[in-house]
Amino acid sequence: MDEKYFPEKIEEKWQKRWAETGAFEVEPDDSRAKFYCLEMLPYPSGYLHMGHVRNYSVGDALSWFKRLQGFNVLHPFGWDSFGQPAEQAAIKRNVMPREWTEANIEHMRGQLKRLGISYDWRREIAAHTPEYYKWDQWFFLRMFERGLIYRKNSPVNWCPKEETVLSNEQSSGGVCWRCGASVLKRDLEQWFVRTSDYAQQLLDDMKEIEQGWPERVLTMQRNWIGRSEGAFVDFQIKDADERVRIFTTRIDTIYGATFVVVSTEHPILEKALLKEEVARFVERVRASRVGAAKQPGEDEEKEGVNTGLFALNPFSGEQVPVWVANYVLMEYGAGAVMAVPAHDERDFEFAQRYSLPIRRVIERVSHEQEQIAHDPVSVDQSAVMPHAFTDYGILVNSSDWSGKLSEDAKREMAAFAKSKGFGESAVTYRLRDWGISRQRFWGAPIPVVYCDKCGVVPVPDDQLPVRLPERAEFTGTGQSPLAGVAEFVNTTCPKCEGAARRETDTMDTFVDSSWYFFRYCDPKNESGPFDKAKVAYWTPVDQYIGGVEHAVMHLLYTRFWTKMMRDIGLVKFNEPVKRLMTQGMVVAETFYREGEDAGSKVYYNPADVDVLRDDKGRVTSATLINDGQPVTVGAFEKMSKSTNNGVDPDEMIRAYGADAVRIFSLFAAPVENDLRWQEAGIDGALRFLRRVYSTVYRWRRGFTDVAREATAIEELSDAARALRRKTHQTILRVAEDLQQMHFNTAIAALMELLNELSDSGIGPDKCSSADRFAVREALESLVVMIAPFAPHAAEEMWEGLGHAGGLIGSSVRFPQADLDLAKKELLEIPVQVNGKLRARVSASPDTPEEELRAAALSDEKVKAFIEGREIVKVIVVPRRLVNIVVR
RNA sequence: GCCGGAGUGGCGAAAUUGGUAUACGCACGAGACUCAAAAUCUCGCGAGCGCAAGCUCAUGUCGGUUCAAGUCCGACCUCCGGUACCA
Repeated sequence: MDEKYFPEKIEEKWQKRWAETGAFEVEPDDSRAKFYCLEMLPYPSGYLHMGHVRNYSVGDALSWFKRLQGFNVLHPFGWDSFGQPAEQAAIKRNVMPREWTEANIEHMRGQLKRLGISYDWRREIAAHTPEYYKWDQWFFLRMFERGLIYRKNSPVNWCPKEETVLSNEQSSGGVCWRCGASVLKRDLEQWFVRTSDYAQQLLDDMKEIEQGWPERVLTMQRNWIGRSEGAFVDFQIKDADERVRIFTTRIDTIYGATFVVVSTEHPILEKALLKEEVARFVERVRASRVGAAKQPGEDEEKEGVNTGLFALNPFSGEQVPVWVANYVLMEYGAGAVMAVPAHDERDFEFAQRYSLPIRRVIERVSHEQEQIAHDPVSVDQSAVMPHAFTDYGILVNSSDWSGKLSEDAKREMAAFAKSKGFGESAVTYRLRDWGISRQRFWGAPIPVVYCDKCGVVPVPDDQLPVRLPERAEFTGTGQSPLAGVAEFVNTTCPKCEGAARRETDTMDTFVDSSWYFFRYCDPKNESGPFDKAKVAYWTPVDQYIGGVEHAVMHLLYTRFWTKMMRDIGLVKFNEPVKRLMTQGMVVAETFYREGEDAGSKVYYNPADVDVLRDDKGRVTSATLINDGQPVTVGAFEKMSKSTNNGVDPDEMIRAYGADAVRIFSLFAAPVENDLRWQEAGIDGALRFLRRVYSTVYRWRRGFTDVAREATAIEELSDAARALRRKTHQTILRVAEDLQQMHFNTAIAALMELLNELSDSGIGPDKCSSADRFAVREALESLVVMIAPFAPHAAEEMWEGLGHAGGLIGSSVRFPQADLDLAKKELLEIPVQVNGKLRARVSASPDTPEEELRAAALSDEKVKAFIEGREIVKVIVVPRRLVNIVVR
């Protein structure tokens, strides 16, 4: 142990040692409890950013803690290495996606190793390797066999100029991101997974994870699945042998249906298309739907035209007009609705616009339903409604159903419809099937062959993987690069051995990330996606950590995938992740000047700016170091290139060491909050580490002759006794905080313990052997407890204290608190008079209530406040406070 | 609009779940060491009044419950995240 703290030296030394000893390499062991700690796998963009650093620091802190508690901890790492950016790089720089991706991985792996995260690197996986995507294909085939995968026509964004498919992102605003051409919709045959089959299970099983997942994530998923209970009702079309089926959640309002609205894609329109106005409208809506034209917040105006058709309300026998409108979606419900303007906001808006009748059929129910003033069966229709009344209530103007409550009417009317054969109650979901086809090169090829004789033929298992070709032409225009590789496309039919073509679409990358953490359990398996026994030992994941931006898609897909795997017999549980932690963004200050063009801004990196403050430390202004001229201080924003406020983790590690970077990223804010990156803050983290280090250094040879067992309390000085108490209190707090992942307060507690030791006045030179014991206990506990946050420094200090063998793989355990020692000997009990703090009295924790009360009442300061007043009540909360109520 | 979450010193944040509001850190101020600076160390640091002891006011706003409210209830304001015509 050197006298000074040299992080780069220490970190290199321990990273090397951990690698040599395989410190973090684990295997299933039935004799030990396991803990599976998982961080979301990153896309290998080329550089690690601070969000990654934070994510892995969090996971590593927990992994270390669990190891020190004796768990067999699986902490693996891998790469989500398929995806668009590699293809963009190929187009721009003429480098093959694989080379680009693997170079990025190489670089980022180096960065990660310098951070010293405790991964079992033998288990590293990458989605783009045939060893991995072979099993994506295998899963595809299993789902295909079970009918869980099907093909259907589905629209994609199409750039007519470049003749290529665009993602929603690439066609935002309805124009191609590269060439600016107007984006078209084009129907393609695509592959879908029947996630909707699992909608109800995805909803129901949430109760298994309610305890461990953030409420907001579950809420978002619930809304995304969007279950609604209602009914289908068939409306007969007048003068035709056809019916229009509508879906409604409010069948109780059916007597208020004054028209029917169908989607622009509804088949019934074939009857009406002869009408020129209808055809024109449909065409116009279709054109406006192209691309991801709609931005959040901008609602399309509700528009429609009368089709000239009439529909018969099966309840009332009434004949109502059929309209076609842009606000009815073909893919939800039945693609048609009955419009009840009096009781639905959208229908109301539409009816107002086109002067369609509004008929009220629900009245508000007062709590004393009997006391409704007017006769509920007939309501004055001339009363103008300012907006729709959408609450439940009591039915009026509804023939025999009038007077019923909405809740009852819904049930009974649906049953009635069913008995008469014109409807039935139904549950629908917003959740749609998962489209997994991508017209891209850099993804897992879909293992299907098209044969003129045999049709769609799945590739047999023994021919997997269907390998991506090494080379292709990347022009960014024309057909997908994969479709241009003849030796890939042209193949033989597995069934008839005749000439056939391969599917050239690849799979959505969410497929890769849906099951990767199962593969970690058995990453090299060549005969299956994994060994069931190994997965049974390690999974489900005990703690998953990642960004909240994956709250819905990834986390829903992976939940679905697990249920699918359960159904094909690979796992025995419903939910893959027991506890989920969603971390906040890493943000930094922005500095800018107005640019040449009006409204444009030129951003400056925080490293190039000097910040000026007033006496109180408030920021007053900032100047650019280069020219000394002022710059505007902007908001804290997510680190990004566009705001030039990014901080390079490598530079930080070089300047402060990985341990300080990690401590800061855990200390500065709770994990769920956004983290404000401030260089001054990381100074503080380094300062703390230096203080711990130098304290350990000073004491390192001071414990050779000290007994390992506890010494008698009486022999301790007051300061040492206080230190022991603080030590045990800290152990309790830190263990609790680590369990809850409250790392910021855990680190604060460690800082307090160090402060207690340095303030105690106990030094290595003049110190009784009893006191020496107390210091050893404090320091050794501190060093072990700091390991989850600053593992390199902890190892070095542990060794410095004379322990061989290191903290990992040895019998070193997280310290155990002695509850008796953690108890305070003397408490300062606050005394309030009428709820206001007036004095404090000292008392031991087990002072009886009566005594506390007496002590409080006889306190001089208290006396001054209660003198001459009547004592109404004295509240004594043992160990807490005394409150005297006077009049 | 709807659904979630949050508002506490100059700043990041604590507060054992109703019991001493502001732990810990950052920033800032004063001092020690130094030729000097850095580093380090010591002290101070919510606001107001006061020589002081101390008093009063402070957890987004207003009201309520309670001996006692940052914490519970009601209404509102602001900010952040998600989402979008789901019938």
